[in-house]
Amino acid sequence: MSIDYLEQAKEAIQRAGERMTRGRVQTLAVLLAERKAIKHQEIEEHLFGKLQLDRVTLYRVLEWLSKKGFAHKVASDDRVWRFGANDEMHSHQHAHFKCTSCTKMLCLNTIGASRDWSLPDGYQLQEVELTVKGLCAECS
Amino acid sequence: MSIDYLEQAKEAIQRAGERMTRGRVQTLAVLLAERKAIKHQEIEEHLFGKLQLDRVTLYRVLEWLSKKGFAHKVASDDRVWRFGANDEMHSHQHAHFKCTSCTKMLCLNTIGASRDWSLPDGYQLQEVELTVKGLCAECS
DNA sequence: AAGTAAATGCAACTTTATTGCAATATGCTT
DNA sequence: AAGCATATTGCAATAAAGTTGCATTTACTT
Repeated sequence: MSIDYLEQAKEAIQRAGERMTRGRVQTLAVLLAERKAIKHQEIEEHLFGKLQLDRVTLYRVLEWLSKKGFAHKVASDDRVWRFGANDEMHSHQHAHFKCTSCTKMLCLNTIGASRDWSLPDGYQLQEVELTVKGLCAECS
Repeated sequence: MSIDYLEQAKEAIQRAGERMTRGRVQTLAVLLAERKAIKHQEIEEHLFGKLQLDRVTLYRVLEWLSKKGFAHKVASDDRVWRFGANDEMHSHQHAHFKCTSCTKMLCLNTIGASRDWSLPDGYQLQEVELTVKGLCAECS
């Protein structure tokens, strides 16, 4: 992982005026370095060697990162949370691609403009979560 | 629950030439009676009194129902599976509404025609899963 | 440098779902 | 209607992912 991501992570947290800890910076850097949403276990592996971070702490860091908008949580078919760094495009229109063969996930930033989802009367739309499933280039 | 759903469930399973058991029929009937995708726990409650079905068996029945196409599984934010009966409209374009307040889910059958999701080169689309989040009529 | 509130580590726990295996029920054949 | 082969069920144990409580440590403020 390039040093750039660490810098980028530090800057983002600092700019937001939030408390900066090793765990948060390193974790966010890992997410920034990935182009896809990855799960707790994978993050843990990426972190391994760089710093020893408790499992529970990592859960809490990830929770915090999503609450603060630095990252986002994706629910998936295997009932495992995945997390991805938020860039500018990636705020409220989540679109993800999930490979049904290798389970790799990546963020699609090309989701089209919002549209009329024709909800029943009295229903209010807050957010649209969209997962496109299929085979990635390696698996197809 | 009206008797119609039981009949409907029986017919569906029989027509498919699949083995018919109390558990499958009653479970499918519960799903048919609901207009929304519900979780294991809720199904168990609906079933309670009608027949005693082991927790594990219910898991297996639900798995079976989705494998055979009588129902479908939805992964959700709370890492709990939800299941909904499949009607004709509900085959490969899953759209669900999830209330962020009461967590109720319902199936939206009004999802528009498929469109160009502009996947990266070499990627193959298989299925689109779309969850619209917001507030339901009762909660808004 | 000291103080304070927030973050961390550790252990125990919860919840949801899965596996193995013996017992039972289903649909088929006769 | 009885018997048979096989699929399904129930029970107990186990797995996996995530959460909670609490004492300890760390980051930021002054």
